[in-house]
Amino acid sequence: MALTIGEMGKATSTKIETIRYYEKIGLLPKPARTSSNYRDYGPAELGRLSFIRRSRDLGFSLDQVRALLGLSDDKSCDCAGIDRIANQHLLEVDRKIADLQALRRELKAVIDSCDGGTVEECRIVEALGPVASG
Amino acid sequence: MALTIGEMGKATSTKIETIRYYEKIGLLPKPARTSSNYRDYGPAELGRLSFIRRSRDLGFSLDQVRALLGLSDDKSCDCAGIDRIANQHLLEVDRKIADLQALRRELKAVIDSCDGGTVEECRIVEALGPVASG
DNA sequence: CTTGACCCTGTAGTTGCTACAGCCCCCATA
DNA sequence: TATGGGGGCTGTAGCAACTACAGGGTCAAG
Repeated sequence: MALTIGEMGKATSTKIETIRYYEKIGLLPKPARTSSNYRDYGPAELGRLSFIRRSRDLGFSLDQVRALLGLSDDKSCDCAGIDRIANQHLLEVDRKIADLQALRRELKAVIDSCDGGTVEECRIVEALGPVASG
Repeated sequence: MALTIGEMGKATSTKIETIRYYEKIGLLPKPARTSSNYRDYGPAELGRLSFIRRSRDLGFSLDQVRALLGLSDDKSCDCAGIDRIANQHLLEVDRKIADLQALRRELKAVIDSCDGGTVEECRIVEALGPVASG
């Protein structure tokens, strides 16, 4: 059961260039090649790529993915390390949400302050540029 | 009242390199120079930089900032264009928050499924890599 | 035998900065 | 006058995580 890079891409909704990029940075191993130098993947590589993509979809950075892959390779270790990375990432996500919500409130206030009219009177512009010419 | 680039940076909490970068990409005009070729800023530039930084803090992209600056230069135009950009950005922020909240839910479910034990049995690993060696 | 879809390598672009390297300049102090 | 520290200058390279070419080779169908 061999897969071309295009089939790997379709199976995981990944662009070909991205797969080659993962190979280049060492997230995916260098695969076997056909006689015409095409990449030749097996199910293990497909699994690994699925893992990477799913992790990326959940917002893990490539460095975190690398760590997860390293930890998940060692089946007999306990999974505290994996848990730690995942929970740390959850905290980051929470922080990001909170930051965006704060930003949203501020942005909304700026927008709501504007009643229309000319740019001269626009409160948005005023709110953005605190220092007038003077 | 002339300012050096360092004073501009302090006044707006902006690194010197960032100010030069804004100049390079045309967000800030090329300033006057002193006899020893130092950048020589006035209050108008300080205002413009403040505007840029405040907009960036509110999450506008540099392209959006560029558009806002263009619109706000024309004081007699009505401010509908500015309103449009700001509201469009608000929508983007809302979308980002919703995306992150969905991601958070999924991540939490993955984490909660894990009871500890070895990596072999770890549900997080299982949830991340749907395709086993088959 | 040609057409079109696929694959190859390598490089440059994206966004918004940040970090040098290697230089110049200015002011104060010894 | 030397010299030391803190600015400033240009230009280039790096970060994340891809994406988009350019300029080729390969393969299956008609």
